[in-house]
Amino acid sequence: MVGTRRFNEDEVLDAAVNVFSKKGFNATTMLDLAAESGVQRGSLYNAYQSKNVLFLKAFSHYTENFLTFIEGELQNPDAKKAFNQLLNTLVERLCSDKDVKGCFSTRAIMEAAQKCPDIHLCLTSFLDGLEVIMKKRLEQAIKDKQFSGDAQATARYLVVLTRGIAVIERVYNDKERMVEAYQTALAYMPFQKAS
Amino acid sequence: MVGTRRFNEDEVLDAAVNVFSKKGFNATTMLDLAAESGVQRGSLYNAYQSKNVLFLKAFSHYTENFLTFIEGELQNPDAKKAFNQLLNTLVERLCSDKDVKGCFSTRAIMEAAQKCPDIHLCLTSFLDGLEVIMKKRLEQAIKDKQFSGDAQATARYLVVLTRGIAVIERVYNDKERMVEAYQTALAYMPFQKAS
DNA sequence: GTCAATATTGACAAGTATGTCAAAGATGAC
DNA sequence: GTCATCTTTGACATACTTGTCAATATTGAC
Repeated sequence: MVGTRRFNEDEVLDAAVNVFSKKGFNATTMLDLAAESGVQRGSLYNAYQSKNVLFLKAFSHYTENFLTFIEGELQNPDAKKAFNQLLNTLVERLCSDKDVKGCFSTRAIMEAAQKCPDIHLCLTSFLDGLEVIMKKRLEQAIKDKQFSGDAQATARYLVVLTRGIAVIERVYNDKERMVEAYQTALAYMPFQKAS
Repeated sequence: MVGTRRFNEDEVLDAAVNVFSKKGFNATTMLDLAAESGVQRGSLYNAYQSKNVLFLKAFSHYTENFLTFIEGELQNPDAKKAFNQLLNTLVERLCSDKDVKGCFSTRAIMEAAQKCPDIHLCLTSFLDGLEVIMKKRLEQAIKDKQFSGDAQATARYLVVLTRGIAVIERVYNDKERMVEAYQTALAYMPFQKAS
């Protein structure tokens, strides 16, 4: 290929994920994205056609390894500990930045899902993926006699819970409150001690 | 008072709540608000100074009777049924409009909370109020030996849950899914039959 | 009915964001 | 080294949004 792209796409997409997480979809402008990535606005328009497309790429970039990462977090043979670990990590990620950030996917859901069918599809697939992974872990827990609820319904419920936590972060930005929320949820779930 | 305002403020605020719910905070322009309310943009600027102020008024208008309404929904002497009723009503409200709407407060949280201290305060107070009402009902349930959890922690957890449901509405717009979520949550909570 | 006070209206200015494009620059294949 | 091909760059046009303001209209008090 001649006339090779000069910017590093990974860096641009990382920057995009950052800006979108911090400012939300609507408030983020191509200028912001150019500034954060160090790539001129014109180049971004050349490489991606619009903010929507750039967002889609950024989203793919963001979720690329995310679901396998989630799966990894659920490896603990004790089911309750596994979910505790997962939720803890999610909260940590949400609070890791010193300048308040926010959840990339949840912000996108609230602002961009309705705007573009492609984005909507992306977000649905992501939540579906999250649900499937948690469902599988719950099914395993049922087999291991560590859980006595409905795997499907509970997985969906947990997806809802994670979204709720992301919203709470926006208002209170209080890690303790988020931890309390998921721990209360886990305490109520019908887990049994590993036999 | 001379030179009386000619538009009906309630109608304007109702319209504002509608637009903000549908389009979200950032995507809503003063022009949208003028169009939906039938009041000229200039008049809106005269009456309110900015979108932020108009939003604050709209938010007060929205929440004015909301918390007492919530309290009313929790009147059922059977605690579990009371919360079931409340959550069901919230879901119904979320899905009541034929053109997809969205949760006014949750959208505001995601988009406007960080933007303006006044708005942030509004939203915190609202969630705090929600929490207090649910906490009180749970304390009553504990007295009635209908609930055996921690009232404070559970109330906070339920606030998180309602936010999560509002997010899910944006993606799936599926009432069944939202009902399933809160029913799973309620099923896991340590309610006891009324004695 | 007059008048002071306020609301309404449309026009204006300024700022911001988008998207396009031609010119210039860089690159790999040959 | 040449060249076709793609990228980069900055400028440009367009559109949108905000906020202001002077002119006009309306109102209630007197």
